[in-house]
Amino acid sequence: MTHANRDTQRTPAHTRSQVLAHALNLFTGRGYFNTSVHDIAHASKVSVGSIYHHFKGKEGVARTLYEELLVQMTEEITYIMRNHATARSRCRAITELLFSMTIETPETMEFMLYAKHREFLPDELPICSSKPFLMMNELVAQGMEAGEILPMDPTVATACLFGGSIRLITGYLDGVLEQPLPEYLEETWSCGWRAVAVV
Amino acid sequence: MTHANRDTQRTPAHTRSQVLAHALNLFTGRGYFNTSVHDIAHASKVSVGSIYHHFKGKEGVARTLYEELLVQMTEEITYIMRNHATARSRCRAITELLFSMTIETPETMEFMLYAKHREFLPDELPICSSKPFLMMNELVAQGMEAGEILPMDPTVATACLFGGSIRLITGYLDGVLEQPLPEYLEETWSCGWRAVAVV
DNA sequence: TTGACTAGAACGAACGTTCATTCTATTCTC
DNA sequence: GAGAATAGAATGAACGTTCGTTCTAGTCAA
Repeated sequence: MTHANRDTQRTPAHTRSQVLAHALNLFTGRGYFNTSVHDIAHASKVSVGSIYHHFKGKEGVARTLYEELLVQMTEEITYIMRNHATARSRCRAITELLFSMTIETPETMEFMLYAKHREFLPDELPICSSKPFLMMNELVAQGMEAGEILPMDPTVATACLFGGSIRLITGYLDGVLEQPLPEYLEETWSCGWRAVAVV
Repeated sequence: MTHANRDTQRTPAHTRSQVLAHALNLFTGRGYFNTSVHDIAHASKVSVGSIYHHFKGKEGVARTLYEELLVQMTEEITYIMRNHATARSRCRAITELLFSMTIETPETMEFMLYAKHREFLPDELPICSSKPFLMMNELVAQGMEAGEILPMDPTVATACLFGGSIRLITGYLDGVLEQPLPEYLEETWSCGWRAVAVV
């Protein structure tokens, strides 16, 4: 009888999204290796068999999460690139994006910035070779050609421009910041930009 | 008869150091959860039982590694604090230390900067609350009082000052840098210091 | 009726840990 | 100084558990 599930959605799309949401929660909360497929099934109120039907297994769930996340991030950055003209304005917008994503979807941010993907997704490239990170590099290189950013190795410029923000964000995710994260935005941005800007 | 081990040392100290060295190698190479106690035993040519005798188990090996590493790092920074007077000189020396440690003992650096300790050492504080990191914070705060560093939140200053270096180091450990790491030192330092220095 | 989907019991391999035993070097006794 | 006694160290087979995965039976919509 269908009684037990009368009021819970059982569409494939709903199943997929439930699994992904709870897997993200568990992966970031306890870590990938401290989370079993049975844990995910239990948390998302979905059977183990369903998880294997939709994703090919535990690694498939993680891979799907990772890919969706990179796509989302790429879209956000693409949007910023279209709506801002100067390197300064673009970098500022990206910094704001990183901070606000951290507040709104900390688990997503943690999974992207902080997880060691290569331990459980062996074929994956390191995150800094991924599309959104390459776009940030590219944007900095363009800013350099345009004379907005000091001439130097673009890798160094990108690292220094966003390195402070990323450290503050990981500090926030670790729960070691004294103030709410947004209060650090202005100073962090000033420092990052001052590090590389042509005066 | 002692024949089989005639030419291999079997002192407790030797056993301990063998286990620690090979465990560090395996933990950083494949990750903590992809390394079994039997792997460590096999790699260090020591029995599983010995590992349990000296460390209380797999987690004990990791904890010992982590603690020894923080002690070493604390000593290095203490030494720098004693031998340099200004914040600028001290921060420069720490940046050089981070770079040279990365070249000389990349596994140590990876285990310190890059591993997710809290996944396998549940009681441990996040690395940024550890002694050496707190010392760096303190040093920056002093530099601010002395007027060498722009007045701002010390957490932000520390993050921006060293954030670029740390990102380059993790890039190196991921194998994504085009140039040898030392070639990035000067530019990275310049950016970091420019981000926070009083002009 | 078919085919996509769900369910959860069952499976086998791998893991961390334990333990009874053996080895080795030092200390004690005479 | 020879031999017994002791304690720390080392061994690896065995154990119980957990995990990722598979499998078979069943459900539901079109």
